[in-house]
Amino acid sequence: MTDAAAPASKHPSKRAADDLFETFADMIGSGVLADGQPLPPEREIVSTYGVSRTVVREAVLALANKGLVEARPRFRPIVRKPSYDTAFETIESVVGRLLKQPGGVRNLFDTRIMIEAGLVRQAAVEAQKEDIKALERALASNGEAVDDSEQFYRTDIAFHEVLYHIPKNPVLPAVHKAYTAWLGPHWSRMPRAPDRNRLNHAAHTAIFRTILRRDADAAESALRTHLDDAWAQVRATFGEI
Amino acid sequence: MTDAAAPASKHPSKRAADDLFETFADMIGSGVLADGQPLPPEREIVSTYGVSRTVVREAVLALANKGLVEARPRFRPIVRKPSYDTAFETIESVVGRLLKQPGGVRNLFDTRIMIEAGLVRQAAVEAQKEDIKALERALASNGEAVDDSEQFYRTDIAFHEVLYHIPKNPVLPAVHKAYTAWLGPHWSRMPRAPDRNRLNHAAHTAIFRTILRRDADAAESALRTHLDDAWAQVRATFGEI
DNA sequence: GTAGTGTTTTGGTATGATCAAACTGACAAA
DNA sequence: TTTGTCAGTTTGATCATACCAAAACACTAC
Repeated sequence: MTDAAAPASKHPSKRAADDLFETFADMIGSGVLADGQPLPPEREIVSTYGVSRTVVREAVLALANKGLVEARPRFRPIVRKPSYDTAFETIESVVGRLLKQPGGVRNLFDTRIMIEAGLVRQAAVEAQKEDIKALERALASNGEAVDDSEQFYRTDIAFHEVLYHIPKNPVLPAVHKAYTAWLGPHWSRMPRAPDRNRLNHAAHTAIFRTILRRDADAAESALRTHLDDAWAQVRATFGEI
Repeated sequence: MTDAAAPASKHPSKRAADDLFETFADMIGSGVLADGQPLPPEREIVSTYGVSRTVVREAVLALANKGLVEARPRFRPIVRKPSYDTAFETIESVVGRLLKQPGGVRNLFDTRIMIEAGLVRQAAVEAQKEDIKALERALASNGEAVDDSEQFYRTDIAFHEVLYHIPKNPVLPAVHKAYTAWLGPHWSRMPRAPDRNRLNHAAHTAIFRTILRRDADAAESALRTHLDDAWAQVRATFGEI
């Protein structure tokens, strides 16, 4: 019935390239191949493992596609320790295509609203002193940049990023990075002005205050107001997307 | 100069395989290559695009790694329309490695708690009649399966899945699939018994009732109680992970 | 039409060669 | 010693060819 065989990741599969991929993936995971280190030359791998260059190239390409190595044309592939960051980066091209579909951006943005709503609620409930400090700093930087839209954009992102760090869960900052990388193109080219920046900074301040007050409901409400407004701005710029 | 902002399919990158990849990716995205359709034979692509088989194979492998085609050894690659499902599937191997790190499973599970907490809140606020119906059906199926742990496991997943469908955002069901695929191995082999099933079904019922009452706070609370308990079970089975 | 068989097609792998870009080290200039 | 240049070497990217085995296909036999 279930003809779909489970992904045979351990025992030798039918393709030599897959085995070689596993070999290197394990070496990267176990640290035998350290982060930042280049892979051996293809011809050396050929002689070491007794396979053809075809197989080596396919294995290395697979490593590159999975984000386990960073391959620039003509350069030796550089080992990159796997992380949630790299995991999200590897699906950027596919997600980019999905976002071009009608409603694609809206759908992704809605998940961001949901996530950040949860984050501010959590922040309101259990933010530590240092979290409050970090929010305060990010808010201050954001406030100082209202007249520099470029800088404001960066500090805007940084403020939201603090929220993703509060739960001390390494998955969340990676999610934030993904959002900024994927949704950024729809925001960064949006016309900005000090007036708008001031409004956004005020919204950030409102969120911060609700967290200070430990008022989860108000925090979620303030966050939603802020992001709904941000969406309205994008919508006004790009039209129906 | 006049070619500023030309479509991605035009500018030739340094690697021929990348260009061919883009070509096919665009054809898949635009529907020229329909979902389920096999790719042309490698030798045919060779003659069509005037490149070597090496390039074709690398391009096809890249397509496979990005989830745009499904390639089984010795079979023609089958086109798969890109979706959030496939996007998550392509990072499964990397995520699998990350989960082996200390605390990896816990971190991912925490994000699930956060997501589902948001989902039940949202459900409590804006669930439609048909959503309630769907929850009711899922809950009933779940209840009928308390004596069949295998079936209970499936209906358990199905109940949670309904929550991910309520916001009608296609990203969320894909997230649910990812959670079940990634966290499943840590749950499915856990010893189960009718007693445990009954407790879990009761927890599901409690969640359902809070949604019926439109009580978001209670819904989140019930959901957290349920998932915290689930974690305790896993922890008891696998120890510190 | 169903099962068994033989042929063709096609993916997986190996080998060797070519080209251009990156790398390396020697050497000259500052 | 340090720095910049240049030729020789290494190495990734690509191509062409060949072989094998499995899949797809056509065909025959029951």
